[in-house]
Amino acid sequence: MPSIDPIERTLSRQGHRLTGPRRAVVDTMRLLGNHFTAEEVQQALPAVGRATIFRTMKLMRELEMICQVVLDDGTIVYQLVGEDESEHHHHVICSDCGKVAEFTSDGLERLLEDVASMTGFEVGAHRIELYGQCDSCQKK
Amino acid sequence: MPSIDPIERTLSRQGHRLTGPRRAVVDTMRLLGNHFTAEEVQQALPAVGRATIFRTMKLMRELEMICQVVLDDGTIVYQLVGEDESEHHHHVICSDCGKVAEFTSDGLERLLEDVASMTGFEVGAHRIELYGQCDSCQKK
DNA sequence: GTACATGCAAAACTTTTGCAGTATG
DNA sequence: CATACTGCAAAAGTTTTGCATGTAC
Repeated sequence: MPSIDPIERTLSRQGHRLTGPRRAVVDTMRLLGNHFTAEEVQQALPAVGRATIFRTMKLMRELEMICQVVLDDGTIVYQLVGEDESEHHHHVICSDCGKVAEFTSDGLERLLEDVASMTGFEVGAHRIELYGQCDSCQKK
Repeated sequence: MPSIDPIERTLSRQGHRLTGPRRAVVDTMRLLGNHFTAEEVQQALPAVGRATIFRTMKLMRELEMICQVVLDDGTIVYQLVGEDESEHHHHVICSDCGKVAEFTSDGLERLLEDVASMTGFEVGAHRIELYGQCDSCQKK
């Protein structure tokens, strides 16, 4: 039975099997919300072996379904990558609560062009991380 | 004898002692350049105990003298925080030869405004790293 | 002189791997 | 029904801690 779930479909299309543990890990990540640690996923799924959790997360990282971010306190958290848009994006991270928002920007394209002409580099990959306060932490 | 070094001065002013191992760690970080891992620092200083390296790095993290970043491949690297306050700039790094070029851009300000309005975040600090091929590596 | 810092070694974690059994496509 | 995936347990790797000794201030 083919799944309607976008993540499960991608896994399947890339030649990976859709097993119970894998579905459970994906569901749990969604349940945990915006960001989560490997440990949180593991604790939420005591029935699934540790190794499987790490293997699944490694696979998802390789397929760019999740990505890592370092919070100000040094904690490393994971986040599901935008599920509907396959577009290239970056993160704004809230220094207070750790909430991560994604953004894309046309301004970014212009920035890259500026840099290319200033430095003579042909810019390929880039990583941009912005830190600030999210709307709810601003109100506190 | 008071030190002229900005990092050493800050350590001292915050009530921490200026010991040989601490100076060595700071010097090594500068030597290692833009990015370095805990392991690289450790290997460059076989005379200093592992524990001291980790303790020093933890201290520096708490004092916000270094910060962590996750590279695309998942590696966690550290970088020294703003020592040269003269001008705010960022780096373009050549994926082939490791050459680093600096740039500043007005386009960046516009980008930050775009992001603020898209996400509702109030953007404070930011870190931008671009990867690509420098002019000489493009010719190869 | 007195804390604070260090080095060593052991402990506490975290992540990966080997292998035999299981279940997906 | 082949083989990718799983769970377990052991291994490998990383960071922290306890304690006696050393040293910056």
